[in-house]
Amino acid sequence: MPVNKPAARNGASPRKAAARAEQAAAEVSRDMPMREFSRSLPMALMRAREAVMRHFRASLRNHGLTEQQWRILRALGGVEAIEVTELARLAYLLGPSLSRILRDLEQRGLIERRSVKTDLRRGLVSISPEGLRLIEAVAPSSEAIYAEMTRRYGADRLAALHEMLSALEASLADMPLPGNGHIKDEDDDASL
Amino acid sequence: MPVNKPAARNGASPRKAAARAEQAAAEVSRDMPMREFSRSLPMALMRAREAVMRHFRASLRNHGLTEQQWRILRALGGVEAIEVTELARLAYLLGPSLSRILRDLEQRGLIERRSVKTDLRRGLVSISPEGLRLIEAVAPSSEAIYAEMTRRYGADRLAALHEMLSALEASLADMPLPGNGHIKDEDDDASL
DNA sequence: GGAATATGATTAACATGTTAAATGAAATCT
DNA sequence: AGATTTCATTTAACATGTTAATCATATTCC
Repeated sequence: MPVNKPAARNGASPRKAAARAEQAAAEVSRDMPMREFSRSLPMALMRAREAVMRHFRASLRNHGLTEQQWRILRALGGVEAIEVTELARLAYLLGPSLSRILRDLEQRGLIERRSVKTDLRRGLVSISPEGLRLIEAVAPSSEAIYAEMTRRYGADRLAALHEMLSALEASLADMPLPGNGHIKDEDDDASL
Repeated sequence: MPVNKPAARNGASPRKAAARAEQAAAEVSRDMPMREFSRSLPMALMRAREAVMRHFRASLRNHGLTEQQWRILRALGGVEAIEVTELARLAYLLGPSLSRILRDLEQRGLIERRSVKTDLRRGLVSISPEGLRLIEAVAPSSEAIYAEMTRRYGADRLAALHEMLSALEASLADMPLPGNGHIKDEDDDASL
């Protein structure tokens, strides 16, 4: 499969008409303006995650669950009841996604909802008996997959990976975000 | 495999107004049917990836690009032209997503398309001069972010992480997927 | 050569990610 | 108290992930 060839292509350009002339200002473009694509950290993390999730998806699908729905049920399985915001943090979901999924899970009878008496804004979510049974049905195969992965990769190596991922998170936690440099013609704030 | 029934309905439920903290604190109380939630490998990978991507998103957004669009442009920046299927593999996108994004990028004039003469089914994609200019505009800040991340996490540690992620992928590459066994849902548990 | 089949790409349909805005309720200020 | 502000959650709108179906072209088999 030769297609991926990030090497510089030399001057023998195949007669591209007016198009190629315009990149004359900065001709180094095609010669690796950035790091090699395969060394992108987000890519590496994504590929690793997909390599893992792939094995769980089939199992979850057989039980009518998506990955996110499973994350929610699993998180609910560990608590008596939990507020929506806390659940979003635990299951690592954004509010809007969580709202939609909770609506669906409630209609399916897998969770139950009420609201905090002292603050009607806050919603409390808990898992239903049906939801618990579903967890019990899914957990064994999920655990088996995990065990096989650990066996293949090595428990020590897996622990080390977890540590390095946590450390990465920690390293970037207080790194300043690119200060929202607005685009042009966006009158910033004449009145505030 | 007994897991957890709806037990221990926390008998001493106070109804005081200031009991907000106690409700939120009732998190890790049930006995878990599975591994601790925070030790989930997919979660750890997702969190790490998000910690990284967070910093790039703002920069890309300022240039009107999403993460996936940027992946495509970057991949195209390294080749003369590429078939759609190969591009999907490089940018790690599924066909349908790629189709939609290519349609959009073409309308924006950032890419160009034609088809293979000897096989009209195959589409060839290449970056346009405008696309190249956009890459040049985005690359510096992207590289700066990368450099700062490397400085914080450590270049050696980063290389080690890349290696471990690749090894994980390799370890799971030939692991058999859960062979689409049963889809039944009312036959294994009679407890309803 | 033409029907059957395979392949590359797209479209369809639905679930989620993502940001912005809206809604409803509590806290705060005057 | 009434207006304003803050907060928790949801809705809206659009982009993408994901699987299935479709479409057009290629290949194979008869």
